Amino acid sequence: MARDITLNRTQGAYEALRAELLSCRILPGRRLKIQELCARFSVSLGAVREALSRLTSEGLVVAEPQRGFRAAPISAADLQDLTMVRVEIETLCLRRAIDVGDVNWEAGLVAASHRLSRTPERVASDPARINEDWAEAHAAFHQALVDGCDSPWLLRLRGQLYDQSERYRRLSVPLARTERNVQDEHQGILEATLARDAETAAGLLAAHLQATTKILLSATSYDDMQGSEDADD
Amino acid sequence: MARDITLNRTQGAYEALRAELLSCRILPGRRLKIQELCARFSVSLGAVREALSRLTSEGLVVAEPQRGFRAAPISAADLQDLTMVRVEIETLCLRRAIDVGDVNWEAGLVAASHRLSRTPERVASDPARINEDWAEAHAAFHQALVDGCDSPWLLRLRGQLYDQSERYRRLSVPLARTERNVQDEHQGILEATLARDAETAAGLLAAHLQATTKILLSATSYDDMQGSEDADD
DNA sequence: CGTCAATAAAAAATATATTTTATCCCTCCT
DNA sequence: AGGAGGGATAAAATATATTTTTTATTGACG
Repeated sequence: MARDITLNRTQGAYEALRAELLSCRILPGRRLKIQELCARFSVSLGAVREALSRLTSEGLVVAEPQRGFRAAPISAADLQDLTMVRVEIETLCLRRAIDVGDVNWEAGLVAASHRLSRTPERVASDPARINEDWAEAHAAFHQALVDGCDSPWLLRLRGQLYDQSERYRRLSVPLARTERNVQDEHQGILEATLARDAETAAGLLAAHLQATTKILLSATSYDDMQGSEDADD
Repeated sequence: MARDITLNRTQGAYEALRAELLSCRILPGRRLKIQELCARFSVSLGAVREALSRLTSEGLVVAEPQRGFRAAPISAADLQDLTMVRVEIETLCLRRAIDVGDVNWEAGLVAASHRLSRTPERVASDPARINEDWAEAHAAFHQALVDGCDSPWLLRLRGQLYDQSERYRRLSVPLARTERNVQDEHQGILEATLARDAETAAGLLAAHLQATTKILLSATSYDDMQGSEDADD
């Protein structure tokens, strides 16, 4: 299994580009020159174009006809809107998971929670940057939380919104001094969920998402990176 | 304005293909041979591939690595799930529109309602098929209903879900004898909305969507078109 | 007579070449 | 001197050619 990471070039380019976008290694608003990307990933025009098209539909890239592509811009207003919708969708997923989730779901959840609690948020060598492993464990935990939900559509929408919010998190976390204990919040959500207390769990999850957004909003000004043409790596 | 319908070939191919998919002129589950599509729209491989990629992200097309693309399959289970999620999202949009919508929104809504009421659902010459103008007016009415909503993300999700449900409607409407008066249901939603009665409006909208789904489910068996390789036009 | 393998054909994936479009800069006219 | 128009350059959009992969068909062997 996992015989080959990249089944084909296009998929590889898509995933690589997507990862760079989500981790904000490519900054929001930045122009995406196709040939530059071809060189970076050593694939052909077609592959990059295809990847770009898919990412456009996902809202991670915006296309301007005859003008090329750019990384989707971000803004405080968008983050607020995004969070509001996320709260609605994520709590819907969670309530449903609590309603119909089985033991396998619970098992996966406690496993993801454990892994997250044992993964350091920042790595000692570079405290300014978020730890890539932590980001992954964090995503896995929130995914595990709703995995019991039996609605493919709900989960699909949740995924889209989570990915979008990931960009804001990556961009701002290095700046935001986290006084709160995120660990405790996750723990609280976990316990209420395992206790099948939908009201409490949904409330805690909503508060968790809103708290994160509030911190991100106060920590960062999104005006200075709106349409930056320059600022290469 | 509207100087040129197709700004570029790719966009043209995308829109044409999308329209065929939504109207079920291309049946769900059907394999999408790239060269066939190139010929039909008289564009190049790249353009079709790009269009296909975008549609994949939208959930209208599924991609099988090294095996090509096919129109996204449909099923009774998917329709039920889709409807459940739609009810949640559409009512959220509507409540918000009722909350913050201004006079322009109201004006657009009554205009769309009027247009819908004056457009025949089926055209006399071909009663078996749905009238294309009606489908458009119907989409416009439901869009106008939520246009007052100030959340771009909510509206975006709503759009995705509406398009998905459109496929089921198109496929089944020719079969389903509509005894109920859809007109009245639309009228009821309109009146409650203009009266800013969010509870009633949301309830009527939910009932409207669920009623439609119920009819579609009872009228059609989705088993016979799951993965049909054959059955050309 | 059935099954496995090999080969051929078809279609997808990829790369490259060509055309079109936009932007920037320079010149010319007001 | 400032603005408008035209030409050059760079990048995106499109078309075509090539390679790789998959599937179907045929033949041989068990």
